Amino acid sequence: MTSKVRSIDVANLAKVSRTTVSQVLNGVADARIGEETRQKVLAAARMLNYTPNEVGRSLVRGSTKTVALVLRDISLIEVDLFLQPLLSGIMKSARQAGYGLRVEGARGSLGGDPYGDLVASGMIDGMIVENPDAGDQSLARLVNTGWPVVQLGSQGLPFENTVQTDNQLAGRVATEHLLQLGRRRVAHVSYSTSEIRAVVERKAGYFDALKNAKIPPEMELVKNGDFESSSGYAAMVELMSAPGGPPDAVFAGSDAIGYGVIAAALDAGLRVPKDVAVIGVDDLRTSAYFRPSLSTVRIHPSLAGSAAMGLLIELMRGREPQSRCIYIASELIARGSTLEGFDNTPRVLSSANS
Amino acid sequence: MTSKVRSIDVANLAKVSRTTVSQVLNGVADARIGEETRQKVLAAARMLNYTPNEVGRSLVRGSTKTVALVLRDISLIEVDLFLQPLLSGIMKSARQAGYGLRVEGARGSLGGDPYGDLVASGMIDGMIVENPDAGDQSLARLVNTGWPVVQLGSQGLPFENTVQTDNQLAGRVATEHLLQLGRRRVAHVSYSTSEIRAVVERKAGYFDALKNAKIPPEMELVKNGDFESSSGYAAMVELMSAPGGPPDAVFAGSDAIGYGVIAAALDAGLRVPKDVAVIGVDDLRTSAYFRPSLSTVRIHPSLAGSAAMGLLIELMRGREPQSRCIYIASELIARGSTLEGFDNTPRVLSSANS
DNA sequence: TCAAGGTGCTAACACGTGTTATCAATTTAT
DNA sequence: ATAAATTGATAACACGTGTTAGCACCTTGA
Repeated sequence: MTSKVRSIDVANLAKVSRTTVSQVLNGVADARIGEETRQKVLAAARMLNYTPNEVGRSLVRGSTKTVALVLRDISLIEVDLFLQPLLSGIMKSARQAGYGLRVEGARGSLGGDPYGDLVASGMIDGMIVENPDAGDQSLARLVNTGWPVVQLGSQGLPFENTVQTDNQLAGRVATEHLLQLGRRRVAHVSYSTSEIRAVVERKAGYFDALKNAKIPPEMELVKNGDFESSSGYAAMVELMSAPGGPPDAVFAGSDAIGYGVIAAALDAGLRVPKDVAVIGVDDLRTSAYFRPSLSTVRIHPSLAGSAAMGLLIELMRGREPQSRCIYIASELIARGSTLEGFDNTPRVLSSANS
Repeated sequence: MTSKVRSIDVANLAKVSRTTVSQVLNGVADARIGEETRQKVLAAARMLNYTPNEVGRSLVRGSTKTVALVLRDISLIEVDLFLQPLLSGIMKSARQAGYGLRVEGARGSLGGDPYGDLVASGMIDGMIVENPDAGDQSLARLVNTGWPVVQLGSQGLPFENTVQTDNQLAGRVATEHLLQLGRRRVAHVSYSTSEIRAVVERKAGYFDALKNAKIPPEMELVKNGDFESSSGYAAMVELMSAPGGPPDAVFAGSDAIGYGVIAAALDAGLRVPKDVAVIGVDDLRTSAYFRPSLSTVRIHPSLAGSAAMGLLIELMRGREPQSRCIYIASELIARGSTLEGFDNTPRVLSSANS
């Protein structure tokens, strides 16, 4: 119980060789083993409560049955609300396929080649990289080797494997929704200033929509926030005293930004959506319970997670995947922050019991 | 670059033995090695871009420098909003101390002894268990062996190491806050029906407060929800048609529940906090941006995570920790959902730049 | 000159496992 | 009756690393 049980202990108890133990317990197909000794081994293993040491196993097999989720910046774990459903999707698929999960951070590694070192360490069989920095040389080198890597969000490399939503489309759809409501002064607040592709693409979609509607963009109506709602709040405060007057609608780059924008508008006495309509991107679980409930473009991060894991498994098995670039469809969820008189009542009321 | 580099390759290039390579690269203190050969080895290692294989290393060393975060139920990852800040705290402390992190699930393991098997597999040096099921035999056995385990939330075992908040106190403080506002019909909606200790303790604190105020508890005002806001919404709908009339205050067992409760109240035309005051527990990042902003008891899950990791590190090093039971102080955060005329404006406005 | 002690390095073992090549015993085919 | 084939089990190797014991050489002291 307390001391470690090794396969040699099982072998000794069953009075067979360690080889036999290994073959029985792993169910080796072409192993010639008598039924009698097979039962002896199984009995001994059960009696000693034997569980194989995965480290030894990994060493000889050259594979750890473990995958890494590499986060661009672990200090963002707390604030990036997109991560939790993502992790959920990855975990579910990974477990189902018998893979374990490590959480790693890309930045802050000592060496200059964090991705290469992670692979060389032999701890993982594959990795999922969340929102890679565009132009990351370490990652680019690794992707070129063909080693199993799936990126959440493109880096623009020729041989990359990605799972992504069409962020430009999402940005356009969100903005078009505001325009269809008759709004003409539509502002945008992004969720990051850094070079994250999703940020840039959503913004591009915003400009696309304006262009299609033949509305000249005003740079005073475009602000950059960060991962926290507070930045959305601050941006909205600035927008309300914009040169041409306050906007009549805001496309928030994320739901978290949307929360801040709405809060600022309400605090200033504006009515949402009557005076200002607001839409976000994400559809966090909490968004339906804001009042007004937050309109948004749902991007299914949980689904993206399981799709990424599915693709990665194909790659690790050495198969050519059906597609190296999976798009997750997004959908417009119109709620009270854009639709006047929206009925907030949840459609399905899970019954609570006393 | 593409093929694996082993320490023997470094040895060959530097024309020394593998032993020397190991000693140089690990900076063994009492190894007697000439400065000249030391430089040769370092140069060779750098030239080949050598990174030690952690699996081989782990095997011989008997330790993986990896810790597991064991989640009670991985299907709750998506809905339990407490997990993200917790993970953040754990990750930060773990990285700082040079430990990696695996995410595991307690349920759904094939064997009947998931915790024991995880240890026997040799993949981890210690584990943090989140909200263990009370009376889990597998975990109880492991804790008794003295193996490094830190629980987030007590299981009531004699030798357990825990990090927890005083949930009963939190429940009492929250309820007392409502009572001090003059409310007399105070309802409670818990965030789970299962036997999670935190749920039971917060509820006990609620009853404590009522008792101290000499208010007879009404069981019609006590509902059980789950991790999702929808259950809070449903519970509030029921409460509004309670026998003795709707409550004038609700103590929600979690912020997520609080969101649902407030939404239901507003949708029914009630004013918050004038007609119904609502307070939660957690202080999620989004809570300050609800309108009305959610009063709550902040329990610092991020801090709990890093404290748990700190304690675990002490245990793994074989030291006797200063305390085997760390309490994280909670604090009442009164906001607009309980205080009329509360100024919602965030105190620190992080400036957004265009 | 010879023992004693220090310096620089390495052969050999250990960690726990999966797998291949091989051997002995038994059965089948000729 | 003998060769050939099959069955049942294992010795030996491999995976990549850290560490101990020990060897050869050189310096020091008397």
